Amino acid sequence: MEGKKDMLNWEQKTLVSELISGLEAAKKLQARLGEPSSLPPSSSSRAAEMNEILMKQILSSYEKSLAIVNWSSAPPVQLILKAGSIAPVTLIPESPVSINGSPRSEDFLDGRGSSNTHRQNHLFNSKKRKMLPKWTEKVRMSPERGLEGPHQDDVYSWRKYGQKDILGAKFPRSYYRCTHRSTQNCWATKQVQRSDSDSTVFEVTYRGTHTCSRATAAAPPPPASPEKQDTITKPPIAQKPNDLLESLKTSLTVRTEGLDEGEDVFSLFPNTPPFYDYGTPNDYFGGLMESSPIFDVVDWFNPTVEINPEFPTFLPDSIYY
DNA sequence: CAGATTTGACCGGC
DNA sequence: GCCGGTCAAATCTG
Repeated sequence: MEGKKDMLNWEQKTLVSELISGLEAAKKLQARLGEPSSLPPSSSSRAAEMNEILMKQILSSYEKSLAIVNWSSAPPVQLILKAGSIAPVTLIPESPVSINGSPRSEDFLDGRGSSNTHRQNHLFNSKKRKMLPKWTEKVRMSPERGLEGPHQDDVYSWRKYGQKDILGAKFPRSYYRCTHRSTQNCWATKQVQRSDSDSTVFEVTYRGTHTCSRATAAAPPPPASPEKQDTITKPPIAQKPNDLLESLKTSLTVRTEGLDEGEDVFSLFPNTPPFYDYGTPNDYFGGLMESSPIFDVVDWFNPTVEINPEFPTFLPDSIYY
């Protein structure tokens, strides 16, 4: 009982902290956006970069908060993000924490003869894993604007650890986990499944939030996966819209300029980026597009866009119990 | 050579 | 027994 209380306190603390953080970042961003571009052209890109950082920070804070809310409260939360040019994306938190876990109950040594230590470790982690908050995001891709959704998480590096054909599904499901699982004990995982009804939609199910300090994850490594077209991924921050479009048409794989080709599939895996890390998306699209074709998030907070400039509403207003 | 992906096998839940 | 999720050896990539 006491424990629960402590937990709540911790959660509340974290929640408040995250919200405050997001709020402050938002204020700054709002101020920046509101400011007439008194900046010299030269610093405009830097300004854009800064905005990007702030934006990521905001999203991160809110996502964490959401995760916490979802995790600590049973009522399902449906977050629907709507943004002018962006297609609606749905966050569908699944089982908050109901499932008590033990994927692989008490097994000390499986058929594969792994070491005991590993097994026990695994056991522990498995249980823990099931306790992690879980939610699903539907990300739609449209040739016109590329990927649409809150995938600000290319910043994270994911490592694919499996792929399975799912009964009744046209496309296989891919399993990813944070690259820093072992080094930083980060248990964030995600599953990516292409919708069979609408192949432009990808259902990304996340479990657990990142606890790794992406500081080390830095480098925008195209964690992508040169796998088959199945394992979709969203273009990191792709390059030319044309290429993107092309890729989308073909197999939803996108190449990143800097990368030597290879099928750099994008990774649509948003999560909760502690902070910004990538380069400046805007640079990629230069004047080709007004805003990132894939990552319009910035617009979500841009007063000039159709959406409510007051991002806070982006949360409360869109959460339904 | 280190790190990532592929892929078949294994495991627990239903 | 089937199915989804995960593991880990083999393989690939830069």
